[in-house]
Amino acid sequence: MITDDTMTEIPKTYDPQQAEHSHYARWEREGYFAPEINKDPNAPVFSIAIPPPNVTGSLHMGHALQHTMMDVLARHKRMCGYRTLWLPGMDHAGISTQLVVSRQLKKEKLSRHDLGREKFVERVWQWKAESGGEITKQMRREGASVDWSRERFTMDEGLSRAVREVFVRLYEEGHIYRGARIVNWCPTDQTVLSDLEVEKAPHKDKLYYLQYPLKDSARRITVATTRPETMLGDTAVAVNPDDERFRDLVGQMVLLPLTGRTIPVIADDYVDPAFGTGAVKITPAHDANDYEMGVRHSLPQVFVIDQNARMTLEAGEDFAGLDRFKARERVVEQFQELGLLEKIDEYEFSISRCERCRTVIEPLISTQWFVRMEEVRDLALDLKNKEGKPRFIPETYEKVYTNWLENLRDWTISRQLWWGHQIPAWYDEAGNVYVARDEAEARAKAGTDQLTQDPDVLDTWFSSALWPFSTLGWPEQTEDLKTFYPTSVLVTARDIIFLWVSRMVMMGLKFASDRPFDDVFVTGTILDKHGQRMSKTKMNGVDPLEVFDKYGVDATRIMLAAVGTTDVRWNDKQVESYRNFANKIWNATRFCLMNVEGAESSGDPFANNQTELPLHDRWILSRLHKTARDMNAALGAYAFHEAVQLIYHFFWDDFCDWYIELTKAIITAAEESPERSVARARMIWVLEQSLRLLHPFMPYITEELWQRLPVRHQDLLHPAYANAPPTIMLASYPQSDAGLIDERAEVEMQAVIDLVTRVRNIRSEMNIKPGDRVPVLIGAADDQLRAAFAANSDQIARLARASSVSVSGRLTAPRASARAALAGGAELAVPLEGLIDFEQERARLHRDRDKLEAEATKLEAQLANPQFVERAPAEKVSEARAKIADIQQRMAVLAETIEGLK
RNA sequence: GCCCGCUUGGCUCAGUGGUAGAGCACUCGCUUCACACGCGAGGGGUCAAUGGUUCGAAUCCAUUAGCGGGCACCA
Repeated sequence: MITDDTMTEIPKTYDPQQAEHSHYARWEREGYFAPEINKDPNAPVFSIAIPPPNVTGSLHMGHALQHTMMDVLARHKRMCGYRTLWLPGMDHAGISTQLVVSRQLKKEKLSRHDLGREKFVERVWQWKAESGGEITKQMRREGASVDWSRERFTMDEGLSRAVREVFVRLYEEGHIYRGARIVNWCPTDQTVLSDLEVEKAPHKDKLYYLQYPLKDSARRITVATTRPETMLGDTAVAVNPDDERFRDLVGQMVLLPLTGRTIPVIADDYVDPAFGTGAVKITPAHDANDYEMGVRHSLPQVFVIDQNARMTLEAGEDFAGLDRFKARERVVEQFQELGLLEKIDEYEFSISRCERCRTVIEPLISTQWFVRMEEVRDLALDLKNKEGKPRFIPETYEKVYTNWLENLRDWTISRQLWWGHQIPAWYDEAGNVYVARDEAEARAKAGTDQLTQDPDVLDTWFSSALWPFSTLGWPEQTEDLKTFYPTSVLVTARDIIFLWVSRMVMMGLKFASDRPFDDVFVTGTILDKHGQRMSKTKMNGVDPLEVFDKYGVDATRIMLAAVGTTDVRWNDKQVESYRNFANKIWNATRFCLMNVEGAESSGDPFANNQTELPLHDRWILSRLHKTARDMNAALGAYAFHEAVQLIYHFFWDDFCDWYIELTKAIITAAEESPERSVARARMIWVLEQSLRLLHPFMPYITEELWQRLPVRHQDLLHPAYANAPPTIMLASYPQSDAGLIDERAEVEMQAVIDLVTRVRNIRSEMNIKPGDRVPVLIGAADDQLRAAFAANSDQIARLARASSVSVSGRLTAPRASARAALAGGAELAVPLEGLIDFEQERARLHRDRDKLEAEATKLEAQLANPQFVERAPAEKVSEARAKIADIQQRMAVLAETIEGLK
């Protein structure tokens, strides 16, 4: 009974804020997110370690995207009865966070050195508390079903202990070493960087041709360089050994201008005779390649640039103290004055910049800590080659991953920062090094307490590499570690496959004795509307919180889930359409709740004798079970987009557009009756199942509505959660019952749907007023089809707005009718005395016939081809024959109809 | 330079060896007792180009073009 009261109770438009307000707090309070909620001792385990967001600020759309996918997986598995853990946490993000705080200090006209290490680190912890708080707030808003009781931070005591343990073991086994190597130095951040933290970008600049006079002749040898200032540190000129032009010069000495030094001409295969002048200046101290060559030829290293990117005293009095770019200008000037500048070309090459601050990297020789990767690399490669793990989705990343591993080089792990894990190495006064788990152990090893700890910290990715097991208590063999490691899947963006994914695999195999995860799901990227990556510097990012506010969390989530693995351009319209979907769900439920009286049922209202169920009930059951089957399969295969499409169309098209409309007449009957009650209960039952199917994607609205349904909530929980306070979160995820998939019901229902659609089409084309009712005549020779039409004639009348529906074996209709031929040889007529323009009607029928004929021609050609009949699968051939039979039947009906109109 | 991905209706994207799909946008009609964030009916694509494999290709292979990404020591 629809009363004004119920109408006003539920608003017409869904207000996401209202639903988002309270449920999360309750879920968290009741402990639904913790695996302990699962009381089944034999429950399978599902676990995910979150890629820990950096504590540098707030979450962006990429986080929202990843978190949505992880949450969909976690919620789905939880509803399937898995002991589910999604472990949250954050990353201290060494450089990035130190930069953020340094910038804050700068506004107060302070530097970190003004504060000193201890105070500065304290200040960063303060920032961590703020930023971390913001992030957890955002994740709660997202609806992320993470177990907050297990939240971790990479600089927690436990994780720090794991870091030291791994460092010490790697050192003791000889995988970690300290030494002077050429490294990437950022003069702004004052730290070394790994190759992966350096960004290479095309750069337009100049190529300078410098002439160096030979010592014992009047000849000059010309070298080309993009960095003239480094010539002050040259210690050789190299040519290719096979290069005829310079063969006689090899071994001779060159007078290095501006320095007064003499340097040799050497021969090395590395030199490409075809490039530049064929002669290369060699600066071992300031170029990675030259460094290698210097090692090969035992060349001296002359340091002319310091850690601030200024020229050193060794560069000579004219240059000492100059910035490297100023020095470049001056070197060029002086070469010009000396007549040794041959020419300057415009030139495009790639330049290395610090990923964080964009400063041009200065290659320097510096003493740092490194990890030899060979052993762990081989562990990872073996796992991939022998067991195919981890499996990448999409597959294309498999090759990227193995290729990178195969070409792996030593990992520079020390950083000249204050924020991070300080390297567990101590030096005595003589400079001897003691690597230990703590200072006490170091003292014991050194036999003295006069020790100084290495001031450097570890690369932030060192601790991230341990994340999947350090968060579970390693090196202790905790219950959590035994239960949840290896984790099930890693969901991540593609840009950290090397930085993070590969290193987790290597470290997991080495220290946790097993792979860290089975699957790696690599998400697509959200681009801006022009196809550009969203970035802070470009200011083109879309803030997830704003989208949440505007369209609701659920709409945003399901839109993001649908992204899957491909890059997509951001478009508000897409979220809007899912906002509309949320509203549709809201209103469908609203309708059910308006017609709830008598529907309070116990058990399955479809569970009578199934053969007695009306067609539309058998049909919706079949559709529901197919949808459940396909959704479970899609989610199991990480086919998020497919899962979203399935539930979207099931809910909107099948349930709302057809099922509710078909059952409406009974549902809204004024008189109470057993039929009305059971119909209501069935509608609510299908709705309830739909909400469960939707829940992983749209947790808030589904919980909000589910709680309002007149069902026995407790009974719907998965057995593993039988005694938990009811929530849709812990309800069983619908599983398909193959016995309820009813192909015949689907065929018959489709015939009814097609029939109704054709009548509506005729009404529309004939401009029949929506309020006008017209008679509908149906002819169907097929017994089953005829029975289906007859049994549903009331619904057909309602949906097609017919004044009457008559079904017979053979159609007899007035000449003045609009007609159509349907599948299965059925025909349809709408008598429209006075409204029919016979000419027009004939044209319409001819159009229909032409379409069929075109199709028939294709099929006939196919069947006329003996090779098709011989070679195509028998199934395809019989399919084609069945199709053509149907088309011919329909054409015959049409031909007769057209004949009748003459 | 090498490798990878993408190229499907106006837009954003699905899809698949057997007669092209969705959402948005568009056209027409609707205050039809859940929903105008809606309902009903429509229009619109030779699936980048060329060649090949196949009974059959938008779907597989090769080449080309455009776009995007990754890797690389060319001064």
